[in-house]
Amino acid sequence: MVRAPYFDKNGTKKGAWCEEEDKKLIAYVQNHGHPNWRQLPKFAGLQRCGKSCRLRWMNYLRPNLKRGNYTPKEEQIITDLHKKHGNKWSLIAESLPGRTDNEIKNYWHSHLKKFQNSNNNSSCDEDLKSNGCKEFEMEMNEGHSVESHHILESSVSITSETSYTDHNSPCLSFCSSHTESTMNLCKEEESVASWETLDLGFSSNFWTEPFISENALDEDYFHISSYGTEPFYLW
DNA sequence: AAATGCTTCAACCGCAGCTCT
DNA sequence: AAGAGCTGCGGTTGAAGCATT
Repeated sequence: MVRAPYFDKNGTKKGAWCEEEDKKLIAYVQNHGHPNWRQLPKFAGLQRCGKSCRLRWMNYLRPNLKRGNYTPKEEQIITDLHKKHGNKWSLIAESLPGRTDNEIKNYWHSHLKKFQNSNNNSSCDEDLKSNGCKEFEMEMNEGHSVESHHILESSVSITSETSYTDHNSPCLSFCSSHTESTMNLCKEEESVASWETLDLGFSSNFWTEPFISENALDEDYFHISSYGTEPFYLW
């Protein structure tokens, strides 16, 4: 479901990432972080542009990303925050730890958007039911409309002060304790607990240091789980 | 079984905004 | 203050997989 790999006129690779590229990117970010995406591919031995590397890392490779199945509560949050903020996907993503703006955007367009403008549409009801939204079923049994779907007993009500972010998550606690020395790895993944176990080992000459070989990839920190069907790295 | 249409999602592009000099 | 460089965001696209005919 991805674009076929190809090289543009500048010799930059585009399209789907292969396992080898992922390994290189992970190894490099593990060892050096990513203070400069633009320079990163050069030092990491990738024929990609910095943007592509950043996107790949942020949306697919960084630790503690959740994938697949959105819970009814997550759907609720997305729906509510979208009502409140519109297409501010990054803002919405802040309230859903482990979800990326891109993923939320995709999910919105493929799953939730269709419910926005359809009020008591019966096919909509069926979709929600079939998606296993128990709260929805309960509510419908009580004679509520789809429009009221977002006001669930189990859901968190949205106010301007409300954040869905789990402030007790290891993610954030690590973030707050993380020091400058990690060179602002990034806003989110730096906060992931698994990073705590890593000695990132930044050196002062890090950006002048040439690409570290693939062998630098430390298999102890992650392994690839069935690449292709479940292209996820377990840290 | 084959053809066609639809859905999903990874990845691309352009632009806005921020930082640095 | 202005310009360059970089990052991050949001819209869009392309193609695999799935469903339907």
